[in-house]
Amino acid sequence: MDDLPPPSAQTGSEEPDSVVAFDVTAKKLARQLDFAEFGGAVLPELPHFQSQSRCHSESPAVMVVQSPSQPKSPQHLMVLPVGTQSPHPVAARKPDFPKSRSRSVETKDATPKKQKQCNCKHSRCLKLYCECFASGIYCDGCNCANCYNNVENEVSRREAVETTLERNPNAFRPKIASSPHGPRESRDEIGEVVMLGKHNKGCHCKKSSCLKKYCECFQANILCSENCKCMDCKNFEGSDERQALLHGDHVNNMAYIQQAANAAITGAIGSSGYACLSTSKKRKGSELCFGPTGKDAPFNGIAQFHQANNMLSSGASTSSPLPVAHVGSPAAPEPSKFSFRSLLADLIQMNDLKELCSVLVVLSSEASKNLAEQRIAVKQINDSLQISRASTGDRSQLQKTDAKAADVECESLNQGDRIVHHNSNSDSSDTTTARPMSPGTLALMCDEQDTMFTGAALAHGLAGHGCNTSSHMLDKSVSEVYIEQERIVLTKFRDCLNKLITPGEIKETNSVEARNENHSKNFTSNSGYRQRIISNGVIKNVALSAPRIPLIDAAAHHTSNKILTLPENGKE
DNA sequence: GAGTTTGAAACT
DNA sequence: CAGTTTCAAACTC
Repeated sequence: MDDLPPPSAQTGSEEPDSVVAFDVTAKKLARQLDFAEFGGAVLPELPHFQSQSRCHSESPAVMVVQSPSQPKSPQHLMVLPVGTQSPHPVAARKPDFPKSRSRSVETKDATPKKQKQCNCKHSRCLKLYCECFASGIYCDGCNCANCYNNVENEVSRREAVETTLERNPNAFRPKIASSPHGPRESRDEIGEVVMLGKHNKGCHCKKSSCLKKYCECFQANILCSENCKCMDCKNFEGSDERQALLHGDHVNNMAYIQQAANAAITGAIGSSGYACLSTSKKRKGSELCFGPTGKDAPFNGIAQFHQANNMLSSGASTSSPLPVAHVGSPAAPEPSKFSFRSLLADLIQMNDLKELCSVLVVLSSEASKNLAEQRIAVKQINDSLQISRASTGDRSQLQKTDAKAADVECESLNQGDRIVHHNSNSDSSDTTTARPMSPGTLALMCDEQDTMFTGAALAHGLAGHGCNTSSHMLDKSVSEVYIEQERIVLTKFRDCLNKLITPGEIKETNSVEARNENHSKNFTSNSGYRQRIISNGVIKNVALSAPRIPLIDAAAHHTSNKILTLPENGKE
């Protein structure tokens, strides 16, 4: 390499040690720019950017990097020495940092050690290709050739800045959007991969599956978002490949990382079935790709889901990554802090489920009991029928008695305050054979199955006494009891679900309101549901005191005889 | 360390 | 805006 000494970069300029502080979470994101001050050029305001004095006589050549152990602090700063008065001569530095991989500001551990050292040859370090230029710092100790990114070429540099800004006013803004409250700084915690940022422009990767540092998102340690137009993206939450990488990163095993990445890209592990051309078009907003838009349609759906979550998280940039941040949950299979949590999570209590199950079981047993009563009634009728036959042999009487038996069955079925649509007269032709129970019914009645089938067998036995018509009606009766049993149980269950919907919707509404209002304190919404938002902007508990609607009492009230003592309202 | 791959930036 | 070229970092051997 022709290491042409840049015109002035390394010799120095007397002038400024441009000390630029920038978010370390962008790490060495290639063109992550924080140009608070750039040679006096007028630059866009950069909310996260904290510029510091550019004239330090002592030029300590320091980099102040906030420790990852302080993830909460609002600013995660790295103060880079820029300029030529560094006490560390270039010649002394270079051996320490081989040009290609020492660039720096290493990414994975979030503990940048070096200033960036570009290797530009053809851009004069005046284009965004140059990391130094893009980062708003002078080249210092770089391996660049024909460098103009220094004080001595300030005029040229300023022109380049203006040209760049003219082309793209946001060129020097940070590429990674994140919460203004500063969750960025925690993004790089080892083992706690907090990805709250979102690439403003998104990446356009095609071949790297966004699992290599070619990808700006991956390099910045954030998930790809709806802004990205990447293909075959595997940088989404829940991606097996990404998890493998994170794990490898966790143990700091580069070989493992690369192996995992390569395996991921080649589809050797994990979601091979995911491989898909997932462009941002498929990601926009909530436009999830469930259709066969490409060979990877299934993946898209999954990715979209994860990315939607991520989008919501970062989109609510300020305070409420959604839905809930699970920090280091040991049970969580993924190191990511984000996991889906139902809005109903706080509404449904274990006791409710138990009680609901109890109600359903009781309803089922009730129906079973009614069946037994019907059997008794039918048996009595059959007995009288046998007597009648023996004495008269009158066919018409037999028919009448059968009809009467059927009526008794109907009446029996209609007992209680049930919702019964007894259409035995109209659809009797359809029920000449016992209707098989649905799988749901079978599942619900697993405990009662023996009893009921025994009863059914008994009924058959009774019918076997020689009265085909009676047997037929009895079968029909049993079948209809099952139908009714199923209907009751499912109706109650439906009622319970309906009761869940209302508080769930209210809760969702409140959650959205909370995000929009971006409150950092507790508040009470119009509907009286309170949300607790922790100080760093993450909603920890949502709608804690949403008045719970008893899930099962209404269902239980449907039964003629209330069986259970139901829970009180508002139990939390 | 040389060569290749990759994707952003720049250009048309 | 899409396609192409340039560029330098990332990666492979």
